[in-house]
Amino acid sequence: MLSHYFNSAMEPEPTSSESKGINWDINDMKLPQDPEQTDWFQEWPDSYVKHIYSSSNRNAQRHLSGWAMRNTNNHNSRILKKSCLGVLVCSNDCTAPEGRKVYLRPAICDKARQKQQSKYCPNCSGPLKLISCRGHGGFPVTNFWRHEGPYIYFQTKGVHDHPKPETKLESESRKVGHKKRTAIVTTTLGLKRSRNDETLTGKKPDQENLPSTVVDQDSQALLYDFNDTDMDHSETENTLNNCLNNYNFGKGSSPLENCDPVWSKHLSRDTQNDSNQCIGGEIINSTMEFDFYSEDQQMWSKVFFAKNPHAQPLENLCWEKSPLHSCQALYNQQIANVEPSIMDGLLNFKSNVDNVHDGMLHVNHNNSASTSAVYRLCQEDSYLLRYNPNHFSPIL
DNA sequence: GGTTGCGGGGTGG
DNA sequence: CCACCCCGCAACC
Ligand SMILES: [Zn+2]
Ligand SMILES: [Zn+2]
Repeated sequence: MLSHYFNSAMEPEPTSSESKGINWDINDMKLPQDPEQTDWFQEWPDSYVKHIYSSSNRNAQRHLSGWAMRNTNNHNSRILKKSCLGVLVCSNDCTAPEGRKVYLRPAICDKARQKQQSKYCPNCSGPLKLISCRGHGGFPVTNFWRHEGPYIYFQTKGVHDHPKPETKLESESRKVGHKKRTAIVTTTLGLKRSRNDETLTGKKPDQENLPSTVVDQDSQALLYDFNDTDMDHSETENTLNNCLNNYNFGKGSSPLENCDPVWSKHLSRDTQNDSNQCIGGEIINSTMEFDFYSEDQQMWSKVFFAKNPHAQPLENLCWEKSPLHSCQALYNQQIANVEPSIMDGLLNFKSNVDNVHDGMLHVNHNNSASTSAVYRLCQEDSYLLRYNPNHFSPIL
C-alpha cells in the first residue's frame, strides 16, 4: 500500500506501530507500552492493519473513520468494536459528470438506514442499493479501539470489498445543503458562476447538490482535528503528512520529485525542488478538513501560506457565514502570483466569529498580515478548514 | 432528527 | 469460549 510505504518512509523513526503490528493484538493483556512514536491518524484504514494513536488525538478519541462503522456489541467494555456498513450506491449504476459515481454514506442508525434505502439517487433518481461489507470472511470488516494509558490502540480486521462511501462531513454537508437548498462544496466540479449569487440567494438548482453526493474516489474528504491542546506540532505535522500520504499518492501519479520545498519537507526527506506539482496534483484532488488550534497555527501558516516562496498571501479572502455557524473562506481567483490550484481552499468555521457582517466576513490582508488574520480568527475557537484543491465552492 | 457508546439478550459453531 | 446479530436506552449533537 502506497500510504503505508510513504508513512514508513517519512516517519522520523524507521519503526512504526504498523511495522511492529505483528507483535501485538488488540486482545493482548499487555500491549506495547513504549512505541517509538504514535501513528498518524488514518481515515481509511483497510486490511489487517494496526495503529497506536496518541490518546490526545481527537480523531482517535472519537473513533472516527471514513468508512461507515457502527458500534457492535462484543460484550467487552474495554474494547470497542465497530463493523462496517458498506456503501449506498445507485442501483442504476449511473455516472455523474466527470465519471463520478454515487457512493452515499450509510446511516449508522438502523432505522435511519432503512429509511435511507427508500430514497432515491441524487443523480438519476433511481433506487438506491446498499452494498454491505463482506470483507472479513463474508462478514463486515471490523474495527477495534482500545484506550490504554497514553495510547489508543486500533486494529482492523478484513479488507473492504466495496467503494469508499462519502465521508461523514460530506454526508452532513449534502443533507444540510439539500435542506437549505444552498450550494454544496465539490471537489472536482468547477464553479462556473458567481459565488455571491449562490451565497446571497441561498439557492442553487438541485443539480448542483450532486457534487458532494457523487463521490470521486480520489476526492474523499478528510476530517482531521488539530484542535487538540495536547497535540504538539510534530503530531500536527504528522497528520498533515498523513493527508498528503493518503491523497497525494493515491494514484501513484505525483512523484515526490515534483514537490515544492515546503511540501516536500513533509513528503520526503531527501527529494526537493521548487516545483508545485504536488500541490497542483493529487493533493488537490482531496478535500480536507482540519480543526486547528492556535498552537498549530504556525504549522498551518507554514503549510498553507508559506508553501511557496513565490506565493503571495491571500487577498480579499471572503468569509461567509453559513446558517450553521459555518464560515467559508472563498478563494479569490484574482490573487496574484498564487497558483489557484495551490491556494484554493475553504475555511469552514465551526462556531462563532465576531466580525461577520451581513453574513459575510471579509478578511483583507497583505503579506505580513495574512498569518495574523488567521491567528485572530483561529483564536476565537477551533475551525474547520476545508482545503479544496481544484475549485472553490461554498460548503453549505 | 441523527450519532455514539453501552449492554442485555439471542443464535450458532 | 468465540463470532455474529438484534434490540433499546441514554447522552450528545
Ligand atoms: Zn443514479
Ligand atoms: Zn466495509
